[in-house]
Amino acid sequence: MRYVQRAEYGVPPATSVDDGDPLFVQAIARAMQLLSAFHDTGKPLTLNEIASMSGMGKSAAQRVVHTLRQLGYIQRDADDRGYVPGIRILDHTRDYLRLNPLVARASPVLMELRRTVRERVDLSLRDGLRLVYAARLQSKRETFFATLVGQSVPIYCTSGGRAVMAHLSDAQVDDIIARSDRHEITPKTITDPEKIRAKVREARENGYALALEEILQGEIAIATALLAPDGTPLGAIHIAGSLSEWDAETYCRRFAPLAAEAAGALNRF
Amino acid sequence: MRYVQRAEYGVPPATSVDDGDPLFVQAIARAMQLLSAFHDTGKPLTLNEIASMSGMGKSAAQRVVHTLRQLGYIQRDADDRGYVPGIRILDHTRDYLRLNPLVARASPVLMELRRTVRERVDLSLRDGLRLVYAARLQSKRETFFATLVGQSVPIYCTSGGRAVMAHLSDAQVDDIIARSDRHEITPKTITDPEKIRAKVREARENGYALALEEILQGEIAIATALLAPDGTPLGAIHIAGSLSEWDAETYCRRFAPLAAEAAGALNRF
DNA sequence: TACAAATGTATCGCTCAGCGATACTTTGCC
DNA sequence: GGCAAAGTATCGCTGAGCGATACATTTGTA
Repeated sequence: MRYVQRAEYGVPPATSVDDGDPLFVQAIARAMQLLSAFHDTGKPLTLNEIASMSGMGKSAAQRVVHTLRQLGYIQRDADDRGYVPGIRILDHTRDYLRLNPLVARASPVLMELRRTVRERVDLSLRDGLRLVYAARLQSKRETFFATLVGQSVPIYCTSGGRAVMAHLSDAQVDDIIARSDRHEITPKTITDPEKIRAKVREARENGYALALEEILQGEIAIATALLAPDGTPLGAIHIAGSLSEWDAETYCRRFAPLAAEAAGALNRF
Repeated sequence: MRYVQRAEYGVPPATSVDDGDPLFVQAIARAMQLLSAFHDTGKPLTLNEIASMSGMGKSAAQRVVHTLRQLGYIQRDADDRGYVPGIRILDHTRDYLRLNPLVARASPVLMELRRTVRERVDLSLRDGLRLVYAARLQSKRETFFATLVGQSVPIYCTSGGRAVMAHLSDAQVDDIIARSDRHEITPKTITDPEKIRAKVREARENGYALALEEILQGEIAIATALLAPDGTPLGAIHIAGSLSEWDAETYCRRFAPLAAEAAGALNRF
């Protein structure tokens, strides 16, 4: 019940962390919980804000912040007005990316794909009900970049998500749909369970998934799933472009084979 | 004395964390210390390995691993042969990048710079004796990519490091030199204190710093510092290319003004 | 197929790490 | 100059988490 973690699109159920678990170290959960307070803010936080946002008393927040600061996981803001996450976090980012075999192997494949398609290419990894971006090779014209490592999107309404669901059982798909907090991110977002299932079936038939403006106005994206040796979908490769330059049919005809090829190169192993 | 953290190029002194500090929460330090065990490995770790590498007993490691797993900061390896960092780490990566004003503002500037120079462009941030990469826009031909967010290099022997040192006092520079673990990463790495000081003076005069093959054979890199409003250097912008295509003089003449311009755009604020 | 080595899992009583309440100091803003 | 809110410091009590140890399960090898 305590130590609920949230994020942009629903970080998974750290919720039901059983307090009766004798191996569970509460203090660690608090530290992570506290760091997660930054998920919901766009500006530095004061100690009291941190305390209330992470649901602990001022004393506890004080101790945890103090400790995390010593270790470099929290810093004072540039002009000393509040706390922000510390640079030491990036050390662990590196470890994660390095030690994830999919990410490690994906690099050259993504580069090659990016070179041929000349659109934005993403690699995302599944985590419960969402996909987390692990790499992004942006397209030339995109001015707003965002290496946004760590950004996440829901499974139920994205090309990558449907590519993943295409490799799950119907029961698992239904489960994802049921547990997802479905809402219209854009007017085009598909939230109706039956329509989602239809899109998944479509993805199964085609071998790739398509999403039109469901996350971002004007964006078209196709994706193919990345699979573990046993067939479990682990994530997806996305190719995202602009509807001002492409119509859906041309886009698919042109890029679907390339996406499939790239995913194939990563899957056989 | 306990809870020393290490990384590729010397993560700073979490070493001298005073155990007498009444606000210091040991359990949190252990968790971070344990996660840092992955800094020194290229493969998944077993519980015992984690225990010994992070200098704690098996029981402690068990509890901490258990807790971090519940929370998603550690996972089992894909084929269940050991532990690896968990995807939840990326949520905090995102927070760090988002809430760092320099990184947030840098995106369009770096993109623009990358577009004009067509070489690899990096943004690095200072952390003690090292620079940590926060963004990398790779050059076209680089096959081995590596969004390597979180990779770090020493200050004393890199273009970015010297750009940073150029904006520090002589005393501070000497301090960095003294505390750095200087060794020849390549045969060309400059490790002699006096020569390093000379390179820093050179950087002060030129307004940019240059490094030739000091980290990687065949690599040429120039960098300009990113400054806080009060003049403190916070990091650097790098432009890295290959000596098979450029000689140093041409490279500087061509790219130094562009690097300076980009840094200037970020510094005035 | 059986053995050995190593990995992950579970249990338990003791004790000091860390809890929360509270009070003090500093900073910034009318 | 005064008030509000931020950060810092102190302290005694107690149960969270400590480490030792024993059990179970997997893996590699003879």
